[in-house]
Amino acid sequence: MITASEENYLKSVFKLSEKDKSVSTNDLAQSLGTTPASVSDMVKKLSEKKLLAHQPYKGVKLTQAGKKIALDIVRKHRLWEVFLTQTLEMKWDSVHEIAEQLEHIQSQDLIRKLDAFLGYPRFDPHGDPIPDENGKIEERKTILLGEAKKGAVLLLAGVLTDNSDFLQYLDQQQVRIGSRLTVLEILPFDKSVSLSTGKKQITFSALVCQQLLMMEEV
Amino acid sequence: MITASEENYLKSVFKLSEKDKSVSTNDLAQSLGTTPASVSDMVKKLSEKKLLAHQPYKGVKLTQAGKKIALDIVRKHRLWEVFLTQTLEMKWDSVHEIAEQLEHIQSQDLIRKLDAFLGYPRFDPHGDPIPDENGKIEERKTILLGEAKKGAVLLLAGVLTDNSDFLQYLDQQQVRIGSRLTVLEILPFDKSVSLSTGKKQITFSALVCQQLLMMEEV
DNA sequence: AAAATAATTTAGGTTTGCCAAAATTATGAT
DNA sequence: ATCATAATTTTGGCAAACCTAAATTATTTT
Ligand SMILES: [Mn+2]
Ligand SMILES: [Mn+2]
Ligand SMILES: [Mn+2]
Ligand SMILES: [Mn+2]
Repeated sequence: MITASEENYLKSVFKLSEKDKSVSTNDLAQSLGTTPASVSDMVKKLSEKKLLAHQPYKGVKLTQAGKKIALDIVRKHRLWEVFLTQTLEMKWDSVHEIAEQLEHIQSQDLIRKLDAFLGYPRFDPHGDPIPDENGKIEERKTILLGEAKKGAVLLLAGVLTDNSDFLQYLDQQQVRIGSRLTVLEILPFDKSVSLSTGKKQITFSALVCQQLLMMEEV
Repeated sequence: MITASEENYLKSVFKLSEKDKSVSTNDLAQSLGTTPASVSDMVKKLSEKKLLAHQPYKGVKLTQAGKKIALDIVRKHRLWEVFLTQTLEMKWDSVHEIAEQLEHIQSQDLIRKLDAFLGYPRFDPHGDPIPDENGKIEERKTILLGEAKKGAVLLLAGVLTDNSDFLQYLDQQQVRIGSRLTVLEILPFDKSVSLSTGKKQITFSALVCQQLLMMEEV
């Protein structure tokens, strides 16, 4: 038996994992909104369960078993987000919080049927890929808008944060997943970028550009 | 803040409440699959929160505030059951367990949108009425099949248990909510009832008949 | 009206997940 | 190499929700 809290820890380790590096106690505490002491407690438990590999004072990595569970939670989270936006027509800035609850509902059958009902979507409303039942994730070649060159024509493939204010702002600018953006100018002073959406012209700060994943037109 | 466990206690009190009678500690323990000692603990807490009115050694009743919460949980449970059967096409014998989890998801907006998406259903897949947002429940005149007279022609309006085996059995007999049943014979020996479904003839034991809510054709 | 039985509450204890403060280990600066 | 700082772990403790066993109160039987 695995608890909702344990699932959240595994999911956070997964999200903070880069390449083969281990995840630090402090980063985990930050990501989970808890304290380093609590993380040490839970890390001990999850290591005993062989879901995390822990090197004291050096951080943790997911084991195979731990990664499997993490991917399953991510899958459920993203499928529910698709359901909330597509089926119930909720806004993309309000679904994350609810999906944080729904991702812990336990029923294989339910998720399989939900997946089928939604038509086996491969990306969630924020452009994040949805792992399949075996934990396989579709890879795409993407760059940050902040790395694009002048004149580039790119599609918005994803956003790197679920922050509600940020998503509402994009909505307001009529920028959403799939939007075609043309880089008109990159200001040397602050690296802010002026763009054409086809309909109008907008400027994004460098900070915003670091959150936008872009891809080539297919 | 109210926990899932507290919600379950309030729901159980609601379900066990008859007329103006109070609900006993033992009955609650039975219904919740826990011990009388645990019930006493929780009853104390919920009384302090003014959600239950407790007379020591005499049982509990819901306060107005407690009833409001209980009805809200029941509403969510039944709406999710409709979603699972109608939208995801799950069987009516498998949705109860999952709805027990989904009923604790916290989001007014979600439930309102789910209700709208489902077309404001008034009954769940087992024929139980769905309270509206104000906790109002639609009343119907129903009788148990066990109380019907020979020759009566009645529609199945609901079932009194979510027991999976029982529901599967009804499915097998092609008896579901809305089925028209004609009482052919009531055996004096064991009060079992033979019926016509229109297509075929079946016999239900007295125990089964005590679980079937019937109503007059509209 | 006692005594026996049943229902309920209380006492004492466990597990899970959390925290603040103290102790330990690692890392960066001198 | 030593010292200072930062990161991590350990210690001791708390609250929620549960349990068993013991004590208390209510109800039924004699
Ligand atoms: Mn999300
Ligand atoms: Mn997402
Ligand atoms: Mn149910
Ligand atoms: Mn039901």
